[in-house]
Amino acid sequence: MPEPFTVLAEPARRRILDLLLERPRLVGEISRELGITQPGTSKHLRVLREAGFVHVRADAQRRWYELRPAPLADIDAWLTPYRRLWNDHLDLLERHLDTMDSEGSEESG
Amino acid sequence: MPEPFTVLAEPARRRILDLLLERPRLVGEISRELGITQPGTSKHLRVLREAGFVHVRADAQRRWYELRPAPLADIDAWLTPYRRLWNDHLDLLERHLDTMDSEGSEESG
DNA sequence: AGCGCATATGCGCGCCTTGGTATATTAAAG
DNA sequence: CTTTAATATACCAAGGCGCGCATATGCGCT
Repeated sequence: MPEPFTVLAEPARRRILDLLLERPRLVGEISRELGITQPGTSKHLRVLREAGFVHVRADAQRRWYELRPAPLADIDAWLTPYRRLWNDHLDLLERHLDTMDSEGSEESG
Repeated sequence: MPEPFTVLAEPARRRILDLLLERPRLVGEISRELGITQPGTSKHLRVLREAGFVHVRADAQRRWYELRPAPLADIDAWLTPYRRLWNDHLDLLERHLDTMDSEGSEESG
């Protein structure tokens, strides 16, 4: 089970997610949109599925692939502690840190 | 110039970012923390630097590596259209979308 | 039952990346 | 100027990944 970031490292897979953001799609449709072979598409979809990015719904021999939020939400969560870097790069924080310099606040997790 | 996601696909590089989130660090320190060789560390740092994740400040023969927000903010931005998938998976939203206006009010440049 | 469509899987190749070791570079110190 | 510390680069071997091609599977249609 590859990690979310590894999965997203592939441009083709990100493009698939983009397509699925609009609506669920069939393999053939995705394949045509991306301009890659059907087996190639299936393999990318497999990776996405095994990592929980997409979910398949069977309809006869068709496979409807649809987006799944969990792994993306994971990445969103991973970003959380970093977000302050660009959300608030206020000097306020700097002086705040200075004030609590000698304070022992254990906050980790 | 590799893409952000490719850079983050490496666990070691994510660990480096975690370390740099606390404070700027020297190569040797990072190397010791990660338990990998110094050249290996330098190579990861190079990738991170070329992708804009980190910035180097020279101090004699020392190199202080510090975090840079841009690429992470890019990823954050990339996530934006997907965020509705888990922020509001309410049916409410569907009808609400038309009149929706709820956004935090902050200035960022 | 046989055919054709939609999709998945297996195999082999080539590339890119990683990790390690050895070495180059720059700066401080004696 | 030589030595030592800190870091970067070169080189090499190994592994993982994506790609294309061939093939297997499942299902509907006639």
